[in-house]
Amino acid sequence: MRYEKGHKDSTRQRIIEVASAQFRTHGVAAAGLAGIMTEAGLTNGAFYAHFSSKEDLVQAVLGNALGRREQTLRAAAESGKGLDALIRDYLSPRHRDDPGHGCPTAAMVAEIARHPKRTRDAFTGRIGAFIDLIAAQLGGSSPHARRKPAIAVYGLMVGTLQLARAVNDKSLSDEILEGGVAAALKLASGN
Amino acid sequence: MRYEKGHKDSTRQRIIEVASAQFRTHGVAAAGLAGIMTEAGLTNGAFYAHFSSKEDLVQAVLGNALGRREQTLRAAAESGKGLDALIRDYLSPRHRDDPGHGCPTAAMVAEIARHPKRTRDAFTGRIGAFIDLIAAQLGGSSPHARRKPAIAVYGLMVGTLQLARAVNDKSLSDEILEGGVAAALKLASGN
DNA sequence: TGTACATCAGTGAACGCGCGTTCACTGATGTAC
DNA sequence: TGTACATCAGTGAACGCGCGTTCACTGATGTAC
Repeated sequence: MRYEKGHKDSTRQRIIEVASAQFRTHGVAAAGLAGIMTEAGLTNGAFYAHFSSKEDLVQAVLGNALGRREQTLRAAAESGKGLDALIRDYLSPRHRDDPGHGCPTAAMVAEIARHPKRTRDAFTGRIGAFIDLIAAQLGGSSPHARRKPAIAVYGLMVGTLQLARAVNDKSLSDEILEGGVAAALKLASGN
Repeated sequence: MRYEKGHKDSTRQRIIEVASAQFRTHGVAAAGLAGIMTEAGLTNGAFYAHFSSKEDLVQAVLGNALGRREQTLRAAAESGKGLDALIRDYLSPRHRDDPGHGCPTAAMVAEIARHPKRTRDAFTGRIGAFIDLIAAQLGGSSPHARRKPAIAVYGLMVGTLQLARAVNDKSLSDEILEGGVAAALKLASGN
């Protein structure tokens, strides 16, 4: 073949990663296929050799981005990095100011809610695993009883990060991040 | 005049309300002006007699919807309804299932973060008042010290509502709402 | 070994469509003289 | 009182544009005989 083995897979992966950053930066609707393909070093016609539709790409991006995030979280948990560090990292100015490399949930959750069933399935499947991973790091009660606090910590992080991003006043935005960190640590500590 | 006094104002208001519901239901980008004008009982050309651009409408919608929400919150506070009832109401299946009449922040915050400065200004101005209103209902410390917990309660409500809407599994969605309520009540009670 | 054909990732022009926006026009009413 | 003109909310067709998607084609390599 004129392309080495695995070439098509790596091209597909490159498209997914470019799209992933653009979706998080500009939103799914506002990120056009032509722009994504150009940034991936291809022309727009090649898109359909890799995906059946834009919606198909959205599903691949969700699986990839959330899966990667999950891995990071799992690695952090195993290295004993702790939930506190994760919270501080999530609600940091750095994360707020770089949505393109940040949490896909915070960037895309509202849009996903309006996408077709298949796309929401891709999201739903991953989010359960997320909750379990946070739950495992919470102290206290039984694994099952930890799920709800874990959900709350996640919801709090997602919501405050979005508020901090939307607000047009640096000191208010910083205050939002700080309020979020304090409350998330409180919820995580279980008292 | 061929139209009674105040006619144009009420038409403008009708456009704002139709747009407000459509923006929250479908997102700002996905809600087209032609559809909004048709639902308002007008043709698309009339739009520019009321607004200078779609962005101008977005700003008017934000001011209107957040202002109204603020009034509701203020009225609830004065009638002694309590923050607990507000939290339960916000994180209810009813609110989750009817975004068109629900919280504009939860529906639009991620999109607003990507809009021009003017639009983000319209949002920023209102959000501060919101925080103060929640803060006023929190027990405990000084008004200033209550701001951060108030931010966290708001962020938690916005984030968990969005998660509950995006997830495609009724029992997980209900669990998310319940987790959010429990944590928000905990944060609001201050211990 | 040489020739004909198959494979397939990628090209690039074109498709119809809905978008936000513009604009010449309508028609009912008000005002000027 | 009657006529001419001004006002202005709304109409509806048209504009250019970028979108997702399609498709005939390219050209380098592999396989068949």
